[in-house]
Amino acid sequence: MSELAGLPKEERLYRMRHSAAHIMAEAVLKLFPGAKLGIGPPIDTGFYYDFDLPRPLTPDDLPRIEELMRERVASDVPFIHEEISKEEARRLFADQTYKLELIDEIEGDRVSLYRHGDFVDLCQGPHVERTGQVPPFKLLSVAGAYWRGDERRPMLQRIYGALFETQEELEEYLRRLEEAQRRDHRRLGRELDLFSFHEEYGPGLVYWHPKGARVRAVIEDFWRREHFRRGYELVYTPHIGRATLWQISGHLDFYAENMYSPMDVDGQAYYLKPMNCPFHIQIYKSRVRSYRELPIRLAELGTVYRYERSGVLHGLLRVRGFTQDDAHIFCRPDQVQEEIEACLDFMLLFFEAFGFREFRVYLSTRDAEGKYAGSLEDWQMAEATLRRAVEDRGLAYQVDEGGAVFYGPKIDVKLVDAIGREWQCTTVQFDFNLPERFDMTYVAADGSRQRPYMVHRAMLGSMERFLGVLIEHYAGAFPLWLAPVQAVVIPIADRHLPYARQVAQRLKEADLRVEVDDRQERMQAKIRDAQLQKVPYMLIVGDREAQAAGVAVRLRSGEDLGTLPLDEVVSRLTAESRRAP
RNA sequence: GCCGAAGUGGCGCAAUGGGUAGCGCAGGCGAUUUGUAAUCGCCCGGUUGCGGGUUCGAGUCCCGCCUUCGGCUCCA
Repeated sequence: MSELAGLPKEERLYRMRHSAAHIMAEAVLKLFPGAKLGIGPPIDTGFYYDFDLPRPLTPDDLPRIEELMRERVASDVPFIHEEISKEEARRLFADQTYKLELIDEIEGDRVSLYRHGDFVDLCQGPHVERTGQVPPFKLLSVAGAYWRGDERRPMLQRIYGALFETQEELEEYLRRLEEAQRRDHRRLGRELDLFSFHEEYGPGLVYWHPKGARVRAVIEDFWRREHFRRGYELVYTPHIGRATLWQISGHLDFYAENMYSPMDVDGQAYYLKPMNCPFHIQIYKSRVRSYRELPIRLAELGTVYRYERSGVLHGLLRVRGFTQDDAHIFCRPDQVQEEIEACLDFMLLFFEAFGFREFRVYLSTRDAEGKYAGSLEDWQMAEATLRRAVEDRGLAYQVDEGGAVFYGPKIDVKLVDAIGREWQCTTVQFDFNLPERFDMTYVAADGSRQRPYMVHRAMLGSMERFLGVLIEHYAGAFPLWLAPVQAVVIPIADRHLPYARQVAQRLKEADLRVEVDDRQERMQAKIRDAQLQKVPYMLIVGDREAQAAGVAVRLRSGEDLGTLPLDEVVSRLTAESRRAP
């Protein structure tokens, strides 16, 4: 009985993946004797290792590397742990420049090594006991990665591998990758006619088609209604503003690289807005504010433009022009806890409404090294406030030490997509900077001028990103309340067309989104197309239905409900399209 | 921005070692009037991302640029 079997699964996988990384490094060294090694850690689904190689790897190299790895696993040699002095280590890794750099950073004067066969790596471990304990794996891809994640350092070649304890789990994972491709919102966006990009006229700029716009409008209507219910006021602000505004806000100092070049208006420089905050502040400052009217919550579906580096654009999930579901809350210190908590509850309502179960909460705290606005007491208070709000809701969270922006700490919430990637959507941020910069005040009970607290928050993040994640989440099969076309009426022959239109009219009058498929096609073809369009309800009408004042109801799932009276169909769809509480 | 790969009609793909750019779907027209995932026929549609170069001849080779994809860094 090996020690390995007694460990928790997570720990076993950690060791297996880490060991596979070593075995891969050995194989690569065999194929490229001069290769320089970076680092090779385990990750959630397997492992990777970074290499500095004399030539770019091609996908054809992976099977050869895999082959060598399998031989090593079959040979079942032991992993041996050693500790040597740094001096010796420097000699051992004399031609491994990256390892030398790592050795220099290790504290103390001894370093840990792991050896298997003739291969030895600088490594803290732990590993499996023998190479034969490495379970099924598969090398997936080659990609570039900066040494130490620093874009000023050399670009290494990273090989990713998947590794699971059993062949079944590995295959399940590979299936999931395929499934993710099937759900890719870029593909579904085209197939379902939701949106498009026109790269020749500007990458990263979204064109919303009628169907995509319908889904978006449904979400926006829902969003507005819920905001009004929670004491937010809706505002609209300009898309451009004079340079002086961005100077005061600090954007020209801290955010210029994400802003587009200014345009000239009557000899003045105007910038396209990358954020809405300075505008909302102007609304706050448009008159003297009393402590009695706080909190003031100003919300806007605000369209912003940011320069994103070309390599980062990704469908709807990362674009250059997008609409944030933004709001700024200006409040007194004694109100801020309640406001933050309300934001979290609000967020949970949205996640519930859209069926998101999986998300991760991050609390980003002050970067003690860097510059920051506000006093240490302010920060401690703000961080405590955020922490308490998250904990009170029983949300599991991770602390991102030093992850805060210079103006304040924040809570970020990331939705997890179909292949486990995380997308930041919700954000709730304290701001100690802008109220100061814009000299915002309110008149307190004692007549003194006080500085309000400011909270930035977005619930969905941006309409673009949220829709992208949502499309993948539902694989394009939106629930009835969101579906761009909720029902399609399918006449069997031309003579049923008038009745089909009557049916559609009835549904329209009930505010349902319905279309009649009046093409000269066979019913089967119409059903197929409706299926591919993921329309929730197919209402088929022929002689029998016209006679009975009913419709034959087919669901997207393929289920046939038989012929139902039209009234019943209308009430059924109306009830179902009312969003779940 | 960086590393790698790729770019052929709206979409998905073909085009042996450079030798006249094809197919399916979609679209148009016509026939068919059909009972739960594709009716048949005909037709239209591309200066092969853009700009240079090599060659008698370039979708195929070379250079530059643009864009996309997979990552890295960054982010709503």
